Amino acid sequence: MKQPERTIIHADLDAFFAAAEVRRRPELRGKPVIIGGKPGGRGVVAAASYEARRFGVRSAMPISQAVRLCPDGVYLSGDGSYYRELSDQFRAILLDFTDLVEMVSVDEAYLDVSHSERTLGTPRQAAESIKQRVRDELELVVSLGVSTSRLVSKIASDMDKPDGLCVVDPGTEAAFLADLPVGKMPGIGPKAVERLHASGVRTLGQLAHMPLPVIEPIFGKRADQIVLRAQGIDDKPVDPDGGPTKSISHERTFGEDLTEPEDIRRELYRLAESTGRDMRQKGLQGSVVAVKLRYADFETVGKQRRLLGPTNAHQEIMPVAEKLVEELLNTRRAPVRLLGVRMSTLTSGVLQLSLFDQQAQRQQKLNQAIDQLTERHGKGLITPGNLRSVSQQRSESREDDPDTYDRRTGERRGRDE
DNA sequence: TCTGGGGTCCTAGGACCC
DNA sequence: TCTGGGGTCCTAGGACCC
Repeated sequence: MKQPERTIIHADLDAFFAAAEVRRRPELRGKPVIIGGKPGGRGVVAAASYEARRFGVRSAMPISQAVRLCPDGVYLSGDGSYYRELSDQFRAILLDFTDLVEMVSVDEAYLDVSHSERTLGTPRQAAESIKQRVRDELELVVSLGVSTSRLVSKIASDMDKPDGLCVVDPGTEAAFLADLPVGKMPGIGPKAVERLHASGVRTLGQLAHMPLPVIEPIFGKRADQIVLRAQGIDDKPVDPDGGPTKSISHERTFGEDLTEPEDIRRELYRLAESTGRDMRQKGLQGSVVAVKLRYADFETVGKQRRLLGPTNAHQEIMPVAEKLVEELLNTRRAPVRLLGVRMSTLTSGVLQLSLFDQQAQRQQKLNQAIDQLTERHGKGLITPGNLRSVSQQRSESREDDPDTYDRRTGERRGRDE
Protein backbone atom coordinates (compact mmCIF):
# COMPACT_ATOMS: atom_id res chain seq x y z
CA MET A 1 0.00 0.00 0.00
CA LYS A 2 1.23 3.44 -0.86
CA GLN A 3 2.17 5.63 2.06
CA PRO A 4 0.28 8.89 2.39
CA GLU A 5 2.27 11.82 1.12
CA ARG A 6 4.38 13.77 3.59
CA THR A 7 5.40 17.42 3.75
CA ILE A 8 8.91 17.91 5.06
CA ILE A 9 10.62 21.28 5.52
CA HIS A 10 14.37 21.63 5.80
CA ALA A 11 15.38 24.87 7.54
CA ASP A 12 18.95 26.11 7.37
CA LEU A 13 20.18 29.37 8.93
CA ASP A 14 22.30 31.35 6.45
CA ALA A 15 25.99 31.86 7.37
CA PHE A 16 24.85 31.24 10.92
CA PHE A 17 27.93 32.03 13.06
CA ALA A 18 28.77 35.09 10.99
CA ALA A 19 25.16 36.32 11.01
CA ALA A 20 25.02 35.81 14.77
CA GLU A 21 28.07 38.08 15.25
CA VAL A 22 26.61 40.76 12.97
CA ARG A 23 23.38 40.56 14.95
CA ARG A 24 25.05 41.56 18.20
CA ARG A 25 27.60 43.90 16.62
CA PRO A 26 25.66 45.85 14.01
CA GLU A 27 28.80 47.79 13.02
CA LEU A 28 29.90 44.56 11.29
CA ARG A 29 26.95 44.66 8.90
CA GLY A 30 28.05 44.71 5.27
CA LYS A 31 31.61 43.65 6.15
CA PRO A 32 33.34 40.39 5.30
CA VAL A 33 33.08 38.49 8.60
CA ILE A 34 34.95 35.22 9.00
CA ILE A 35 34.52 32.93 11.99
CA GLY A 36 37.13 30.33 12.76
CA GLY A 37 40.19 31.29 14.72
CA LYS A 38 42.73 34.02 14.61
CA PRO A 39 44.77 34.83 11.50
CA GLY A 40 48.12 33.14 11.79
CA GLY A 41 46.63 30.20 13.63
CA ARG A 42 45.93 26.67 12.44
CA GLY A 43 42.17 26.92 12.20
CA VAL A 44 39.77 26.61 9.31
CA VAL A 45 36.80 28.77 8.36
CA ALA A 46 33.70 27.72 10.28
CA ALA A 47 31.46 30.34 8.69
CA ALA A 48 31.83 33.27 6.32
CA SER A 49 29.41 36.12 5.69
CA TYR A 50 28.21 36.53 2.13
CA GLU A 51 30.43 39.60 1.82
CA ALA A 52 33.42 37.39 2.65
CA ARG A 53 32.27 34.74 0.18
CA ARG A 54 32.56 37.32 -2.58
CA PHE A 55 36.32 37.18 -1.99
CA GLY A 56 36.24 33.42 -2.47
CA VAL A 57 36.31 32.58 1.23
CA ARG A 58 34.54 29.28 1.88
CA SER A 59 33.83 27.27 4.94
CA ALA A 60 36.39 24.55 5.81
CA MET A 61 39.09 26.59 4.09
CA PRO A 62 42.31 27.12 6.11
CA ILE A 63 42.29 30.54 7.77
CA SER A 64 45.67 31.29 6.26
CA GLN A 65 44.17 30.95 2.80
CA ALA A 66 41.18 33.08 3.75
CA VAL A 67 43.52 35.83 4.92
CA ARG A 68 45.26 35.77 1.57
CA LEU A 69 41.96 36.08 -0.27
CA CYS A 70 40.45 38.63 2.09
CA PRO A 71 43.15 40.42 4.07
CA ASP A 72 40.79 43.13 5.34
CA GLY A 73 38.16 40.73 6.66
CA VAL A 74 36.98 40.73 10.26
CA TYR A 75 38.30 37.50 11.79
CA LEU A 76 36.62 36.19 14.94
CA SER A 77 37.15 33.02 16.92
CA GLY A 78 33.49 32.39 17.59
CA ASP A 79 31.38 32.01 20.69
CA GLY A 80 29.84 28.57 21.02
CA SER A 81 27.57 29.31 23.95
CA TYR A 82 26.04 32.35 22.24
CA TYR A 83 25.38 30.29 19.11
CA ARG A 84 23.78 27.54 21.18
CA GLU A 85 21.55 30.10 22.84
CA LEU A 86 20.36 31.39 19.46
CA SER A 87 19.99 27.83 18.24
CA ASP A 88 17.65 27.06 21.14
CA GLN A 89 15.51 30.07 20.24
CA PHE A 90 15.46 28.93 16.61
CA ARG A 91 14.26 25.51 17.73
CA ALA A 92 11.58 27.06 19.94
CA ILE A 93 10.16 28.95 16.95
CA LEU A 94 10.09 25.79 14.84
CA LEU A 95 8.34 23.90 17.64
CA ASP A 96 5.47 26.38 17.36
CA PHE A 97 4.77 24.93 13.92
CA THR A 98 4.94 21.23 14.77
CA ASP A 99 6.16 18.87 17.48
CA LEU A 100 8.00 16.93 14.80
CA VAL A 101 11.21 18.98 14.75
CA GLU A 102 14.57 17.27 14.42
CA MET A 103 17.63 19.47 14.95
CA VAL A 104 20.51 18.02 12.94
CA SER A 105 23.00 20.66 14.02
CA VAL A 106 22.95 24.11 15.65
CA ASP A 107 21.74 25.77 12.47
CA GLU A 108 19.72 23.11 10.71
CA ALA A 109 16.46 21.29 11.28
CA TYR A 110 13.81 19.13 9.64
CA LEU A 111 10.11 19.66 10.29
CA ASP A 112 7.34 17.25 9.39
CA VAL A 113 4.26 19.41 8.76
CA SER A 114 2.28 16.69 6.96
CA HIS A 115 -0.75 17.01 9.19
CA SER A 116 -0.67 20.73 9.71
CA GLU A 117 -2.30 22.10 6.57
CA ARG A 118 -5.45 23.11 8.45
CA THR A 119 -3.55 25.19 11.00
CA LEU A 120 -0.57 26.35 8.94
CA GLY A 121 -2.05 26.71 5.45
CA THR A 122 -0.24 25.43 2.38
CA PRO A 123 3.36 24.26 2.73
CA ARG A 124 4.53 27.46 1.08
CA GLN A 125 2.52 29.59 3.50
CA ALA A 126 3.93 27.63 6.44
CA ALA A 127 7.46 28.15 5.15
CA GLU A 128 6.87 31.85 4.66
CA SER A 129 5.69 32.32 8.19
CA ILE A 130 8.71 30.43 9.55
CA LYS A 131 10.92 32.81 7.61
CA GLN A 132 9.06 35.82 8.92
CA ARG A 133 9.24 34.76 12.54
CA VAL A 134 12.96 33.94 12.36
CA ARG A 135 13.56 37.35 10.84
CA ASP A 136 11.37 39.26 13.30
CA GLU A 137 12.29 37.46 16.49
CA LEU A 138 15.90 36.40 15.87
CA GLU A 139 17.06 38.93 13.28
CA LEU A 140 18.45 35.98 11.33
CA VAL A 141 17.86 34.77 7.80
CA VAL A 142 16.82 31.20 7.12
CA SER A 143 16.66 29.28 3.85
CA LEU A 144 13.96 26.67 3.43
CA GLY A 145 13.35 23.66 1.26
CA VAL A 146 9.91 22.06 1.05
CA SER A 147 9.06 18.67 -0.47
CA THR A 148 7.78 15.20 0.31
CA SER A 149 11.12 13.97 1.72
CA ARG A 150 14.08 14.99 3.86
CA LEU A 151 16.48 14.41 1.00
CA VAL A 152 14.76 16.62 -1.58
CA SER A 153 14.01 19.36 0.97
CA LYS A 154 17.64 19.39 2.05
CA ILE A 155 18.84 19.89 -1.49
CA ALA A 156 16.07 22.43 -2.15
CA SER A 157 16.96 24.59 0.87
CA ASP A 158 20.39 25.07 -0.66
CA MET A 159 19.10 26.15 -4.07
CA ASP A 160 18.33 29.84 -3.56
CA LYS A 161 20.55 30.68 -0.59
CA PRO A 162 20.65 33.13 1.06
CA ASP A 163 17.05 33.80 2.08
CA GLY A 164 15.90 30.97 -0.16
CA LEU A 165 12.53 29.31 -0.36
CA CYS A 166 12.29 26.41 -2.76
CA VAL A 167 9.15 24.28 -2.98
CA VAL A 168 9.33 21.02 -4.93
CA ASP A 169 5.82 19.86 -5.74
CA PRO A 170 4.82 16.22 -5.17
CA GLY A 171 5.59 14.13 -8.21
CA THR A 172 8.31 16.43 -9.55
CA GLU A 173 11.12 15.20 -7.29
CA ALA A 174 13.02 13.16 -9.88
CA ALA A 175 12.81 15.96 -12.44
CA PHE A 176 14.02 18.47 -9.85
CA LEU A 177 17.12 16.37 -9.12
CA ALA A 178 17.86 15.18 -12.67
CA ASP A 179 20.14 17.98 -13.85
CA LEU A 180 21.98 18.53 -10.57
CA PRO A 181 25.61 17.40 -10.24
CA VAL A 182 26.03 14.18 -8.26
CA GLY A 183 27.97 15.98 -5.53
CA LYS A 184 24.83 17.87 -4.51
CA MET A 185 23.50 14.76 -2.87
CA PRO A 186 24.26 14.42 0.83
CA GLY A 187 26.40 11.33 1.29
CA ILE A 188 28.24 11.75 -2.01
CA GLY A 189 31.53 13.44 -1.13
CA PRO A 190 34.61 14.38 -3.14
CA LYS A 191 35.95 10.81 -3.39
CA ALA A 192 32.68 9.37 -4.66
CA VAL A 193 32.24 12.27 -7.09
CA GLU A 194 35.64 11.56 -8.57
CA ARG A 195 34.86 7.88 -9.03
CA LEU A 196 31.45 8.64 -10.51
CA HIS A 197 33.00 11.07 -12.99
CA ALA A 198 35.49 8.38 -13.95
CA SER A 199 32.50 6.17 -14.78
CA GLY A 200 30.96 8.95 -16.86
CA VAL A 201 28.27 9.79 -14.30
CA ARG A 202 27.92 13.52 -13.67
CA THR A 203 24.27 14.22 -12.84
CA LEU A 204 21.78 12.75 -10.41
CA GLY A 205 19.58 11.93 -13.39
CA GLN A 206 22.31 9.74 -14.83
CA LEU A 207 22.97 8.17 -11.43
CA ALA A 208 19.26 7.40 -11.07
CA HIS A 209 19.41 5.16 -14.12
CA MET A 210 22.71 3.40 -13.50
CA PRO A 211 22.63 -0.39 -13.19
CA LEU A 212 23.58 -1.48 -9.66
CA PRO A 213 26.67 -3.50 -10.63
CA VAL A 214 28.28 -0.34 -12.03
CA ILE A 215 28.02 1.69 -8.85
CA GLU A 216 28.32 -1.09 -6.28
CA PRO A 217 32.11 -0.86 -6.29
CA ILE A 218 31.78 2.82 -5.33
CA PHE A 219 29.05 2.67 -2.68
CA GLY A 220 29.14 -0.90 -1.44
CA LYS A 221 25.96 -1.98 0.25
CA ARG A 222 24.65 1.59 0.16
CA ALA A 223 24.41 1.38 -3.66
CA ASP A 224 20.73 0.51 -3.89
CA GLN A 225 19.82 3.31 -1.47
CA ILE A 226 21.91 5.80 -3.43
CA VAL A 227 20.14 4.97 -6.69
CA LEU A 228 16.74 5.31 -5.05
CA ARG A 229 17.74 8.63 -3.55
CA ALA A 230 18.95 9.85 -6.94
CA GLN A 231 15.41 9.09 -8.14
CA GLY A 232 14.06 11.29 -5.37
CA ILE A 233 12.90 8.40 -3.19
CA ASP A 234 13.61 8.71 0.54
CA ASP A 235 11.34 7.43 3.34
CA LYS A 236 13.50 8.44 6.27
CA PRO A 237 11.23 9.92 8.93
CA VAL A 238 11.77 13.09 10.92
CA ASP A 239 12.82 11.84 14.34
CA PRO A 240 12.65 14.50 17.09
CA ASP A 241 14.90 12.44 19.39
CA GLY A 242 17.55 11.87 16.79
CA GLY A 243 18.67 8.58 18.31
CA PRO A 244 21.09 7.85 21.17
CA THR A 245 24.62 9.28 21.37
CA LYS A 246 27.19 6.76 20.15
CA SER A 247 30.42 8.42 21.22
CA ILE A 248 31.81 11.41 23.09
CA SER A 249 35.16 12.89 22.23
CA HIS A 250 37.51 15.81 22.56
CA GLU A 251 40.46 16.64 20.39
CA ARG A 252 42.86 19.52 20.04
CA THR A 253 45.23 20.76 17.42
CA PHE A 254 48.11 22.56 19.12
CA GLY A 255 49.40 25.96 18.16
CA GLU A 256 52.81 24.34 17.93
CA ASP A 257 53.60 20.67 17.58
CA LEU A 258 54.34 18.80 20.79
CA THR A 259 57.54 16.87 21.27
CA GLU A 260 58.03 16.74 25.04
CA PRO A 261 56.50 13.66 26.73
CA GLU A 262 55.30 15.71 29.70
CA ASP A 263 53.50 18.17 27.40
CA ILE A 264 51.82 15.28 25.61
CA ARG A 265 50.77 13.79 28.93
CA ARG A 266 49.37 17.08 30.20
CA GLU A 267 47.28 17.66 27.06
CA LEU A 268 46.07 14.09 27.07
CA TYR A 269 44.99 14.52 30.68
CA ARG A 270 42.95 17.59 29.80
CA LEU A 271 41.23 15.73 26.99
CA ALA A 272 40.47 12.73 29.23
CA GLU A 273 39.10 15.13 31.82
CA SER A 274 36.80 16.98 29.39
CA THR A 275 35.58 13.72 27.91
CA GLY A 276 34.81 12.30 31.36
CA ARG A 277 33.03 15.49 32.37
CA ASP A 278 30.88 15.46 29.23
CA MET A 279 29.85 11.88 29.90
CA ARG A 280 28.97 12.67 33.52
CA GLN A 281 26.92 15.65 32.40
CA LYS A 282 24.95 13.44 30.02
CA GLY A 283 24.65 10.57 32.47
CA LEU A 284 26.66 8.24 30.23
CA GLN A 285 29.51 5.81 30.67
CA GLY A 286 31.76 4.35 28.02
CA SER A 287 33.43 0.95 27.66
CA VAL A 288 35.91 1.70 24.88
CA VAL A 289 38.71 4.24 25.12
CA ALA A 290 40.20 5.50 21.87
CA VAL A 291 43.00 7.94 21.22
CA LYS A 292 43.81 9.82 18.05
CA LEU A 293 47.18 11.20 17.14
CA ARG A 294 48.10 13.41 14.22
CA TYR A 295 51.76 13.89 13.42
CA ALA A 296 53.27 17.10 12.08
CA ASP A 297 53.08 15.71 8.53
CA PHE A 298 49.34 15.11 9.02
CA GLU A 299 49.59 11.34 9.16
CA THR A 300 46.76 10.38 11.49
CA VAL A 301 46.64 7.19 13.52
CA GLY A 302 44.38 5.83 16.22
CA LYS A 303 44.24 3.08 18.76
CA GLN A 304 41.40 1.85 20.92
CA ARG A 305 40.92 -0.59 23.76
CA ARG A 306 37.87 -2.08 25.42
CA LEU A 307 37.74 -1.73 29.19
CA LEU A 308 36.58 -4.42 31.58
CA GLY A 309 33.59 -2.29 32.45
CA PRO A 310 32.06 1.12 31.61
CA THR A 311 33.31 4.30 33.23
CA ASN A 312 33.07 8.07 33.03
CA ALA A 313 35.94 8.82 35.41
CA HIS A 314 38.96 10.46 33.84
CA GLN A 315 41.07 8.71 36.49
CA GLU A 316 40.22 5.46 34.72
CA ILE A 317 40.31 6.84 31.18
CA MET A 318 43.70 8.54 31.49
CA PRO A 319 45.96 5.52 32.20
CA VAL A 320 44.48 3.63 29.26
CA ALA A 321 44.71 6.64 26.95
CA GLU A 322 48.29 7.18 28.02
CA LYS A 323 49.19 3.59 27.30
CA LEU A 324 47.59 3.75 23.86
CA VAL A 325 49.42 6.95 22.92
CA GLU A 326 52.65 5.42 24.17
CA GLU A 327 52.11 2.42 21.92
CA LEU A 328 51.47 4.68 18.94
CA LEU A 329 54.59 6.72 19.68
CA ASN A 330 56.59 3.52 19.93
CA THR A 331 55.59 2.78 16.36
CA ARG A 332 56.48 6.26 15.19
CA ARG A 333 58.08 9.00 17.25
CA ALA A 334 57.57 12.40 15.60
CA PRO A 335 56.22 15.84 16.59
CA VAL A 336 52.53 15.70 17.50
CA ARG A 337 50.11 18.15 15.93
CA LEU A 338 46.86 16.82 17.40
CA LEU A 339 45.69 14.59 20.22
CA GLY A 340 42.19 13.24 20.77
CA VAL A 341 40.34 11.09 23.30
CA ARG A 342 37.08 9.35 22.47
CA MET A 343 34.78 7.12 24.51
CA SER A 344 32.33 4.80 22.79
CA THR A 345 30.04 1.85 23.42
CA LEU A 346 28.10 4.14 25.72
CA THR A 347 25.60 3.03 28.31
CA SER A 348 23.34 5.28 30.30
CA GLY A 349 22.00 5.07 33.81
CA VAL A 350 23.38 3.92 37.10
CA LEU A 351 26.70 2.31 37.77
CA GLN A 352 26.30 -1.42 37.93
CA LEU A 353 29.20 -3.44 39.22
CA SER A 354 31.12 -0.47 40.52
CA LEU A 355 28.20 0.70 42.63
CA PHE A 356 29.58 -1.76 45.17
CA ASP A 357 33.12 -0.77 44.59
CA GLN A 358 34.20 1.66 47.24
CA GLN A 359 37.01 3.16 45.25
CA ALA A 360 34.70 3.87 42.33
CA GLN A 361 32.25 5.52 44.68
CA ARG A 362 34.89 7.77 46.16
CA GLN A 363 36.02 8.63 42.66
CA GLN A 364 32.46 9.55 41.69
CA LYS A 365 32.12 11.90 44.65
CA LEU A 366 35.46 13.49 43.86
CA ASN A 367 34.50 14.03 40.23
CA GLN A 368 31.16 15.53 41.18
CA ALA A 369 33.05 18.00 43.33
CA ILE A 370 35.46 18.73 40.50
CA ASP A 371 32.54 19.24 38.10
CA GLN A 372 30.96 21.75 40.44
CA LEU A 373 34.20 23.67 40.93
CA THR A 374 34.81 23.62 37.20
CA GLU A 375 31.37 24.98 36.54
CA ARG A 376 32.00 27.86 38.92
CA HIS A 377 35.61 28.62 38.16
CA GLY A 378 36.40 27.27 34.72
CA LYS A 379 38.60 24.54 33.39
CA GLY A 380 42.23 23.94 34.20
CA LEU A 381 41.87 24.85 37.85
CA ILE A 382 42.50 21.38 39.11
CA THR A 383 45.40 19.46 37.66
CA PRO A 384 47.64 16.95 39.36
CA GLY A 385 50.97 18.61 40.04
CA ASN A 386 52.91 15.95 38.21
CA LEU A 387 51.11 16.78 35.00
CA ARG A 388 52.23 20.37 34.89
CA SER A 389 54.95 20.85 32.38
CA VAL A 390 58.02 22.83 33.14
CA SER A 391 56.85 25.60 30.85
CA GLN A 392 53.42 25.70 32.47
CA GLN A 393 54.89 25.89 35.97
CA ARG A 394 57.05 28.74 34.82
CA SER A 395 54.06 30.50 33.31
CA GLU A 396 52.19 30.49 36.59
CA SER A 397 54.39 33.24 37.88
CA ARG A 398 53.64 35.26 34.77
CA GLU A 399 50.66 37.47 34.05
CA ASP A 400 49.21 35.29 31.39
CA ASP A 401 49.79 32.06 29.53
CA PRO A 402 48.83 32.84 25.98
CA ASP A 403 49.21 29.34 24.67
CA THR A 404 46.97 27.39 26.98
CA TYR A 405 44.25 29.13 28.91
CA ASP A 406 43.34 32.47 30.32
CA ARG A 407 43.74 32.23 34.07
CA ARG A 408 41.63 35.26 34.81
CA THR A 409 38.49 33.91 33.19
CA GLY A 410 39.38 30.25 33.23
CA GLU A 411 38.29 30.02 29.61
CA ARG A 412 40.29 28.09 27.13
CA ARG A 413 41.43 30.12 24.20
CA GLY A 414 40.00 29.48 20.76
CA ARG A 415 36.71 28.46 19.35
CA ASP A 416 34.24 25.98 20.69
CA GLU A 417 32.61 24.99 17.45
C1' DT B 1 47.22 26.28 0.30
C1' DC B 2 48.47 23.48 4.49
C1' DT B 3 44.60 21.53 6.31
C1' DG B 4 39.17 22.47 13.38
C1' DG B 5 36.23 19.82 16.30
C1' DG B 6 32.36 16.90 17.10
C1' DG B 7 30.06 13.34 15.29
C1' DT B 8 28.06 8.93 12.21
C1' DC B 9 28.57 5.04 9.30
C1' DC B 10 31.08 1.55 6.46
C1' DT B 11 34.82 -1.74 5.33
C1' DA B 12 38.10 -5.17 6.09
C1' DG B 13 41.05 -8.35 8.49
C1' DG B 14 41.99 -11.26 12.39
C1' DA B 15 40.63 -13.76 16.61
C1' DC B 16 37.71 -16.89 18.42
C1' DC B 17 33.88 -20.14 18.76
C1' DC B 18 30.77 -23.70 17.10
C1' DT C 1 49.05 -32.94 5.21
C1' DC C 2 45.52 -30.31 3.78
C1' DT C 3 41.17 -28.87 4.70
C1' DG C 4 35.28 -25.87 5.90
C1' DG C 5 31.85 -22.36 6.82
C1' DG C 6 29.46 -19.01 9.51
C1' DG C 7 28.78 -15.78 13.21
C1' DT C 8 30.36 -12.37 16.30
C1' DC C 9 33.54 -9.39 18.41
C1' DC C 10 37.43 -6.36 18.16
C1' DT C 11 40.42 -3.09 15.96
C1' DA C 12 42.18 0.35 12.36
C1' DG C 13 41.22 3.42 8.95
C1' DG C 14 38.58 6.26 5.94
C1' DA C 15 34.50 8.87 3.85
C1' DC C 16 31.33 12.02 4.95
C1' DC C 17 28.42 15.76 7.39
C1' DC C 18 27.88 20.35 9.79
